Amino acid sequence: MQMVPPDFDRMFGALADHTRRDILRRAIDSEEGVAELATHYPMSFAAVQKHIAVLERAGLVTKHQVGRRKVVRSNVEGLRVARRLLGQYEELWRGRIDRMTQLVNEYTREADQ
Amino acid sequence: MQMVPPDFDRMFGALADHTRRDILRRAIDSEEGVAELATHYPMSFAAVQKHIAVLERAGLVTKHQVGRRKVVRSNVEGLRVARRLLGQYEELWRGRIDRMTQLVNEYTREADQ
DNA sequence: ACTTGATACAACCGTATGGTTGTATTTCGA
DNA sequence: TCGAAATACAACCATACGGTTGTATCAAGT
Repeated sequence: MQMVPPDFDRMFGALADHTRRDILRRAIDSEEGVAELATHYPMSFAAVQKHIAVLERAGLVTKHQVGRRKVVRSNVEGLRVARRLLGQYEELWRGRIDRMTQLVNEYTREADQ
Repeated sequence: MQMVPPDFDRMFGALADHTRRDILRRAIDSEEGVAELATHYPMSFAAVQKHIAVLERAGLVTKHQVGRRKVVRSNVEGLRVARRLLGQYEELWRGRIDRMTQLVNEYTREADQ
């Protein structure tokens, strides 16, 4: 299994569409084929097919042959990678707050003396 | 302060660009004006301006007049909202795993009797 | 008041994106 | 083996996106 580096442009790009997020949600808690998924949306089969392809390229879902159809499964690891990046940004923020707090503390201690 | 419902299309769309993620990162741990930010990227001032506008519409940064320029500040709450959604998807996944595990348990218990 | 620095915004251009329809290709069931 | 179901893919269209240049606004400093 080849571990490609996460492509955040594709990941967030894939998540930036309501239909695709809904497909992802469905893929998370059930196993439907492309045609079944397509029935849920007011657009052509081919359009849904393309959305699934986008999610697949982003590493958020995979397709598996089951009988005569292909079942779409979510790839949680992809979600984790994306969430982790956002977490890092928030961590960066915390770090900055800490630095500021420390500066203020040093300053007030100096003023105390 | 008016609390608008989060627009995930815009949020993830804003995050789906390397330059914008970098601007966000910079906005998180320093305070730079639009012009200063623009110096870091191999593109025109106007292009960077547009990227910042996208981040702003997505609720990920805000602009504040400071002296004669406008400083770009990150809005961590926006990041949190986005990360939380991803967390909910992962939670959904855990829920499904739990249901499957329980099914298996009930099945094997039945077989035990 | 005038100049200058910093930002905003409009118009334009090429390419990507989200949708469509139509035509293969594959695989199961009779 | 043949028909039909499920999927894939190409061609096309309208609109959005990321970039450009040019012009306008707006606040500071002299």
